Amino acid sequence: MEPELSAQMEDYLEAIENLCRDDGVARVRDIARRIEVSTASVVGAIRTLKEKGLADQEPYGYVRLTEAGGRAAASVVHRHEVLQGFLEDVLGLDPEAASEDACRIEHAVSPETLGRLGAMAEFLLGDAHGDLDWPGEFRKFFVSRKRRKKA
Amino acid sequence: MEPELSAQMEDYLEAIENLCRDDGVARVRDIARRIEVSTASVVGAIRTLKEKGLADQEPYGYVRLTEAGGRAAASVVHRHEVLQGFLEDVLGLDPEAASEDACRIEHAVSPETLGRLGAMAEFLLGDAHGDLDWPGEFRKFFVSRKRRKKA
DNA sequence: TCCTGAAGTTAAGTCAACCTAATATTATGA
DNA sequence: TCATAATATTAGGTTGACTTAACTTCAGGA
Repeated sequence: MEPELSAQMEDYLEAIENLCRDDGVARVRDIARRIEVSTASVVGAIRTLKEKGLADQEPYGYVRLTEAGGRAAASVVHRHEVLQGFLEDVLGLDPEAASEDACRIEHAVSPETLGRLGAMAEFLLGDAHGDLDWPGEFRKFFVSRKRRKKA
Repeated sequence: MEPELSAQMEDYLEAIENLCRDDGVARVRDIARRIEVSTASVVGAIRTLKEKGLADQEPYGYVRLTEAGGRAAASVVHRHEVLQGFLEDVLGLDPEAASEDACRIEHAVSPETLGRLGAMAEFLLGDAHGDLDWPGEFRKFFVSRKRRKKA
């Protein structure tokens, strides 16, 4: 059903989805800026997304996702959000770094692992575990561990 | 200093390193089997590793890593081990799945995130946190959460 | 010794993803 | 309205990673 997509195609889908959400529409130019490729590359990518039935575009017009494209994009965005949440809230990375890492890991992580990472965040940040202050405890541990390693 | 390596080149380094460790030597044929590519691909990859000063090989002979190649390989292996440990011992994935995920994520994870994942495993599996039985507690939570979601 | 099969190599081509430069279309403000 | 700037597209080329098929080299047994 859902076709296998390369990391690159997933990036294009994600960019289109996010632009549509933020700006209402997705222009070739803006997609290129987000992904940091040339507009020619975007045009090429859109052609293959069209062939796969994931995107639509009238000549010289805006890019839109099809039903299937929207579903695929939602999957990528979901992976990104779970990962970013985990990296930021559980591991304590700053948002910038968390987003960059999420951008790369989102193409590599399995559904199983993603699900467990999400569950772990829920567990540690919620109140299911008793009275453990996770972010605080871990931060303390992490800092003292660093000191320990340096020695 | 250390040159930027593609995920593929990292895979070749890792395979060579592991074969040397397990079998004492690394043959083209065995590298090909590990990575699941043709021997011709391995020959090509070794040529580029040689050009980068990471591998040595006399014609028709065994493949060995140079000093620099060994360092690069160690970095990959280290990433793999930390990730696999985390996925297996903290998230509770079975070893097979953990290894496969580690193989993909190892090329995407930042040093910062890797360090924190390692610290987290240490924290949760060690005895620094009080009396929380992590694997057990998380497993319970994960199972009941699944049931909750299904409903 | 030599011949034969396994292992390594080379040749030639495919494919995906990118690029630059040139061209086409659209949109805008004077 | 129409020149010009901005945007989209096409043409043509590069690179990395892979393939199959043909070839060399090597090592062991009859």
